[in-house]
Amino acid sequence: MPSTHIIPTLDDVAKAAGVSTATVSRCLNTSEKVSERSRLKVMKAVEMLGYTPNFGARAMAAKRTFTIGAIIPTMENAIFARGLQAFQETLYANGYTLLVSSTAYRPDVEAEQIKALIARGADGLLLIGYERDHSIYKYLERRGVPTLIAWAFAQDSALPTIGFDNRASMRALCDKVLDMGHKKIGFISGIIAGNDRASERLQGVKEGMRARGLDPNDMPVCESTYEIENGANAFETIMQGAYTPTVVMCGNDVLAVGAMQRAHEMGLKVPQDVSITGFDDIELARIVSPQLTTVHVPHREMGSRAAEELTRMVEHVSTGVSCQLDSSLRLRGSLRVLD
Amino acid sequence: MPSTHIIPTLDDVAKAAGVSTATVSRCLNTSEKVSERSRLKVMKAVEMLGYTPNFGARAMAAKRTFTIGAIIPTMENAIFARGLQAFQETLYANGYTLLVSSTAYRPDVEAEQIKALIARGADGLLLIGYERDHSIYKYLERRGVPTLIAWAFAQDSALPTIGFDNRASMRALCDKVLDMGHKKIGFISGIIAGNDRASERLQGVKEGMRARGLDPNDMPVCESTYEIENGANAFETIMQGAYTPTVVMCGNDVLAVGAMQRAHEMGLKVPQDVSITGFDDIELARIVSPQLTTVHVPHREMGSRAAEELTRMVEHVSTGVSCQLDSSLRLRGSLRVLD
DNA sequence: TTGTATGCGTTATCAT
DNA sequence: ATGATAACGCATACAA
Repeated sequence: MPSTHIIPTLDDVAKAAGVSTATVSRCLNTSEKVSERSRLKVMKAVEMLGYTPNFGARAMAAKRTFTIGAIIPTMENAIFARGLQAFQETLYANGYTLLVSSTAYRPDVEAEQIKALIARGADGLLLIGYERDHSIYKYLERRGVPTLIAWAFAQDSALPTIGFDNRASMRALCDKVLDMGHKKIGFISGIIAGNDRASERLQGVKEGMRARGLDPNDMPVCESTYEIENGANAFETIMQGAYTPTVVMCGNDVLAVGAMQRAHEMGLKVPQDVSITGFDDIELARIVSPQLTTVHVPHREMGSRAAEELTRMVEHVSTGVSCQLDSSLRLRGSLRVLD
Repeated sequence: MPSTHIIPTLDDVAKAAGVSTATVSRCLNTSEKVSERSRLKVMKAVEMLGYTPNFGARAMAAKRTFTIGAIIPTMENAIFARGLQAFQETLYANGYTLLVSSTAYRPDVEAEQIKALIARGADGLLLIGYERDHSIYKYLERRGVPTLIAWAFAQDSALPTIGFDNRASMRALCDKVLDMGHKKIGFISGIIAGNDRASERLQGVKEGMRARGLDPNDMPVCESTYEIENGANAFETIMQGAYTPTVVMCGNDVLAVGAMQRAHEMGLKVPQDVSITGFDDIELARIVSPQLTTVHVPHREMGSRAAEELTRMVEHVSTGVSCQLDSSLRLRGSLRVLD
């Protein structure tokens, strides 16, 4: 391999342009403070040498990176991908760059990623959900890194949140299900440990049952990772139990689609033999047949609002204000009225 | 807001532990070169102060970041998400961190992101597809950043590639379609400009037609961004034209699913009235009904192999060797034999 | 408008 | 095994 590569520095550019490094730096950052003549010379040198500023050095000198970090559970779920896309677009429009990493739903990995992004000089952070070890909040606080929590809303959170009320949303869907005459519900939940969204959703259903005098303890609940195949297995487990529900509510659309698939394979017709509901309203929900009854969440809006607010926080124009978004029911073919 | 935050540095840790900065640094990097006693003192101080190394400073001093950058067109397509997940897992196992950014299929944004990642000290880069401006390759070459190209395979590429032959894969599917008696094909393509995968796939179909004495110019081709809704619109456009195909082949599964939806809405039965094929074999392909005939691509394998090879390149044990993976046909209900 | 000089937090070289 | 110190590349306060 080529023994050494010429990586041009500010100094090289300055020499080539016949000016000082300060002028080059000014030219690249606050170009209005530089004469047109110098600017041209510098730009030519930059072009010629293929110069790119060293980010680490810049961050160290300026204590500012115009970088925002986001840490999400997984890229494989469309809801994060979509919200993040909007987040990134809005950030970009405001002059910021987004750095993303994912945790595979592992709290220890998340803690690590938070430190990694902060070490990289992220000016602000976006996290998903509010449930995490207290030491992390302490760390964030001490470093003074503006942090916003999305995909969840909570009045009393230590950090500002932007999102919707997972419990109330699922409760609303549950109320509807009960309105339609269902009395025996089965529930397929995401893994609850460390995931406030999953846990809130389950609570929402239990709440709804209690309100109608039904005992939540009767309800078969199956925890599963958010994968189609696992949703399918969970569905089978539930349907083969002694307690046969007339409706299986799922923690998200991915699980619900898995349930629908398995129902089909088991020879059960949806919604004639069993109703199924989801949560999130991802594209998938309208692609399966029958279409999936679910809770619609404004992912894109959440993403762009989060970007706006986080930008304000980073620029010290806001200390972080929470924002609750509305979710809404999407009643489709997978849920039917019980005769 | 709190006027200032205490961000502990190596120096603070050294003071607190009563050792020199050198010892702290060694302790954090090559801990075997430090006495057990010092190590304990240092670790305690690190813990107490909540110290996180400054990445920029470290990169500048060590000229090494253990960071790999990946630039993909979009996070919203499952094929990238999936392959990248595997890429990231393998990287992580090898002690590297992944930084991801997306371009929304815009070449100018890609160029920018490449520079951004390099400025951030990425030890290596993963890019999608080989079609890009020559100046970018020159820049990469000059900086000496190990770069690997994935999602495409090309013998004569300037950079090592890992992937499959998009043209041959689509050609194989086209051959199959023609074998089944179809003679009138419509094609929904992704946007071809700047996207070698899209263009190769279209070429594959044209090649297949020519081989059977059919004129590719007769084939209606509709370009569309990779979105379900746009695939649907493209399908409608094609079917309403004078030339009514018996099969509509699509540049990827997302477009194909859009086509299937619109077919349904138009009262056309798949595959009785019209056959539809996709490309990629994402989960969606087995969720729609009828299930989608498509080309299966080993995304996860591609991701992890890319990680292995790129790691080798970064560590100078390889100068980059290309690797061709096999794709295979998945014949499912959406394609039927023409009577 | 421009240049000079200093500091940012880390690693690595060289002594000890 | 440990400590002192010189880079690393950039932004900025200050001087001119």
